[in-house]
Amino acid sequence: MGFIGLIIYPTNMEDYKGATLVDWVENSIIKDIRDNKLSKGAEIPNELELAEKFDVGRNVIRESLSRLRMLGIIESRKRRGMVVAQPNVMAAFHKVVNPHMLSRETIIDLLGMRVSLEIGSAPMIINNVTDEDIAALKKIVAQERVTKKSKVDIEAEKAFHFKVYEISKNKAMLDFLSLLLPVFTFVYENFSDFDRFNKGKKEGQRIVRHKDLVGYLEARDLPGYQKAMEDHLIAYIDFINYWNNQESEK
Amino acid sequence: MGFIGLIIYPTNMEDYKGATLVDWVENSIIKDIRDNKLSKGAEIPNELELAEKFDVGRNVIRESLSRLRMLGIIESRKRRGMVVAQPNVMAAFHKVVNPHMLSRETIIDLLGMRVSLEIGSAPMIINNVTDEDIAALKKIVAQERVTKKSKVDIEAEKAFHFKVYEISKNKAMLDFLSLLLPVFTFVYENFSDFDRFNKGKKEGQRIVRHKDLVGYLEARDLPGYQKAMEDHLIAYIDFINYWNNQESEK
DNA sequence: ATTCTATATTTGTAGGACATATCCCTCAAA
DNA sequence: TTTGAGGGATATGTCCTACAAATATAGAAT
Repeated sequence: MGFIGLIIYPTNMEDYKGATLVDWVENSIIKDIRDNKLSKGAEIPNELELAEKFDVGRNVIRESLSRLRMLGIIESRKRRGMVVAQPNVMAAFHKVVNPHMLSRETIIDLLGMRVSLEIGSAPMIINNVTDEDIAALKKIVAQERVTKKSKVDIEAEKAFHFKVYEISKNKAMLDFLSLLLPVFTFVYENFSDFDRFNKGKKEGQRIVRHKDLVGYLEARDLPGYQKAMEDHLIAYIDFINYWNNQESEK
Repeated sequence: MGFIGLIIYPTNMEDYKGATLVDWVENSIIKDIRDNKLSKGAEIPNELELAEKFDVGRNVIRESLSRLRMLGIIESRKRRGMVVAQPNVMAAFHKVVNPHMLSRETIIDLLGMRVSLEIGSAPMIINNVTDEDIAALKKIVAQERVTKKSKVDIEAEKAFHFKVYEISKNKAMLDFLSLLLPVFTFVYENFSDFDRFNKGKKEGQRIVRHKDLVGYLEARDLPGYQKAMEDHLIAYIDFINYWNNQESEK
């Protein structure tokens, strides 16, 4: 008969005063799916039934469901009705990650996540890397255009790191980081205070290039690779730390 | 006069055959905001104008906008109209991260991201950590209930790592990881093949407890902390690598 | 100039109508 | 019995009209 467990009104509809009916219905359904531990394939009542249960117009129901459909939480087909689906967790990211729309703080947060993921995934990268991967990385490195100091070949940069993400075999991470690559280009081009971290080299700081990273990978040297990646990304780390120190002084 | 740059039909509406008008409109507006580099506060034409431009019913426009509203891409008020907003990048995550709904593969991917973030954020953690943070962590550690071997006090576990995330000062990461904590509980309780990585200790493998991590933090020992965190999370890393190796054999 | 009031505008909600796709059943033909 | 054609039923997709609710703006009153 195709029933979701029970569609229950939120315990406290008060929480939704000020908000719209659509918000209320949306959250109620999400909560219901969660509470009833519904998984892929579970059927959801049709729009008219829901409209009756929530005592709202079909419009409101449709808007709510439209949101869930976008997130991949449900799927719907004519006549067949609606069922719970298996969402791509990163899908919504693609829509909101737009550097012009995000705050500077958020962009720096994303930068921090990128750096962390790249450094922290080293144990998985070393576990997974194959000789073919090494060869592919070497090829990318060989094709890097030689440019001025402190200016990188952005396309090659993206290609290299994208390949590294692939080696992790972590699709969610690959998705997340690939999506973020344009954000880093944005930082390069728009954050004027990033420049000095990018150009200025600290005393005693080694410069780690992609070529060097490949070397550590080839040797399956986990601590070496990890430290090298840290040094490779040192400009970002310094920038983030500088920002944090500045913020905490306020 | 409050106009979005230009609402342009997608170059190839063909891409949307099979999809609904709502999908088409939604993506067109997102694309438009991107292409015109609109940022917070930019005004968007009202629903009737959009309906006319896209030559669709107001319903379709409303469903599309409802989706953007949910993501925080736009905000709307009666009479005032709609404006571009500054979304919380992680907002949509809260809705889709539900272990019962996600595939096993995705959950393991998220596990991998968590591990990576925790290890990779060490440089920022060490930079930010204060004596007060250390004290707070010590307090959490002191309150950990003593339980059987290989059984952890999940609440204390969450409290400890949540505090660590806070030290990173990375709100997006804090949001992301906090949201993921219930997923790890789910892995504990539902992934039977995780158990043996959790219980079994490899030869020569040291056991790193929260207490030990705090020690490295207190000493501001970056390599020490990073390596200790890696060892602390070794069960997850082994589990992920085991899974990856198994998958690649197929 | 300030305050108050009315009006206009825009989003939020309701409900009816029809289009469209597709499952399902029936019935005829092989 | 099996297969296939056809039609009815059902649920989503789209359009439309009407009205409620909120609020910015203009105009009137002080």
